[in-house]
Amino acid sequence: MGRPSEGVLTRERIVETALDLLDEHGEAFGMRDLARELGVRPSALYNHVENKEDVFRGIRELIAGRVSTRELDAEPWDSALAAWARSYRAAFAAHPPTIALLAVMPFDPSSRVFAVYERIVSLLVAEGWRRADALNILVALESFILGSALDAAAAPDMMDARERDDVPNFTAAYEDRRQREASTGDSPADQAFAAGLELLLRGLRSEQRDREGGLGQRTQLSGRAHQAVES
Amino acid sequence: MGRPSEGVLTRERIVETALDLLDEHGEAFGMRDLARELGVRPSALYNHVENKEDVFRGIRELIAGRVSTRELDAEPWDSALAAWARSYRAAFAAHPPTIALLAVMPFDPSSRVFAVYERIVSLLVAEGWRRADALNILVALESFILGSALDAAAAPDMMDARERDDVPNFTAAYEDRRQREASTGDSPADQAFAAGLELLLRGLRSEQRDREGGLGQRTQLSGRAHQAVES
DNA sequence: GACCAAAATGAACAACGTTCTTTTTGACAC
DNA sequence: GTGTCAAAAAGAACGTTGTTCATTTTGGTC
Repeated sequence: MGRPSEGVLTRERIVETALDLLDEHGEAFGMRDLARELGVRPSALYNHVENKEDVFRGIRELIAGRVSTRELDAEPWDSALAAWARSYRAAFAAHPPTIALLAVMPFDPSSRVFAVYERIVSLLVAEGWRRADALNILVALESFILGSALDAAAAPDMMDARERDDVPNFTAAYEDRRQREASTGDSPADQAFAAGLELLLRGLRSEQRDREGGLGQRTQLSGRAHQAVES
Repeated sequence: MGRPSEGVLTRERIVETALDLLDEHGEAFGMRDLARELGVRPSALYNHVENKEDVFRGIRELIAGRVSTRELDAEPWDSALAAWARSYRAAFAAHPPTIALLAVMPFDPSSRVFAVYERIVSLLVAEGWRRADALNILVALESFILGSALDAAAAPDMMDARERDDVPNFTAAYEDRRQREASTGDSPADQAFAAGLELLLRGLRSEQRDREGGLGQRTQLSGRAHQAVES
């Protein structure tokens, strides 16, 4: 058939369609499905896209771009971090099948995520952390976020142990959590994420207090709880 | 050729060989490779294994079984949790390609992991947490651990932004971290995991203190914290 | 208007997971 | 021993997948 009157395909359109397919159909997509959805033969895709992996790269960039970043300028710093983390997780958890693939792919140096990294490292350094520690904290936060997104993508009954009678406390806790879900509407994965995020932020505040607390003072500034820490 | 004089294949041997292949060759294995490694034709595998997914299930169970669990009985509770978390991550991070796949698969109800879950939930409940919270904390810990294992499996230069000059703090932090690696021997992924784990445990201790602090007292009874349950 | 690159097609390839049939063997009943 | 049946291997084949290659048609440019 040859080249069409007007360009039908673009890398952008391919990537967006791939993400749509991923969302609707739930499972992994094939290049043939992708081509059919675009009204085109499979081989045509390779004029705009290097690989299937390249398509995934595009998808990751697309999703990463949806992580809202302006909350990072909010005050105070800990709730800014919390808002960013929630947005981050939501962006990935909205597309379950991708998480596992996206999490292990190296970033393109041109990626916008680096601007976010810069912002977070600066934020933590401004709050008193050393640069290397700030970066490690950032990575730890990301690990938790991606792990939580994986958890949200997993089968909901993954931890169901109803058939077993040798784990009573676990079974009871499982049931308690189900009840909490019924009353609050938060899925188990949501609850676990909220719990972990709170722990991490609490840990950060505690570290910061310890640093300040070297003076032995116990001030209460701007609604923040301070407390001396025992070893 | 027909049935051999003595049984050559077992599910166990298949799974172990698959894990070996995964470790050596690094990438995903094929059923044909697996068969060749066992000195057998591909179709023979299906007499002992249902699926390729079934092979992965077996692998996961194999790895999960290597998470050492006896540290959980150590004292005090927080370092017991830390030891378990480190062992957990090490077991998964030793087989990078599997993590993403294993993390999203539902567990077999007969899995031994439930015994560990039971132990951890009991531990946290004994330390004063409500059951549902204990389970959420457990899941949060696991999310962080798996996320960290993913990070450890990722390309080491995934966050390299050398080519960019618009993220100075990040680049400096990246360099600081590399220097720390050179002096301590801890890889960036190790550092981040240690940092996050410390934050989580610090958060837990802080929560526990807050709970006790409600009474204004600060007793330390046999290493265990007691508390009345709030609604 | 000639030329070249871009962009689509159609056919084909290799690899993969899997299934089906066939063949040989071992274990057990009589 | 002989017969019967299931287990376990081989071998061939199927459908699908990602990808490549030659071919054809179009758009833009000197």
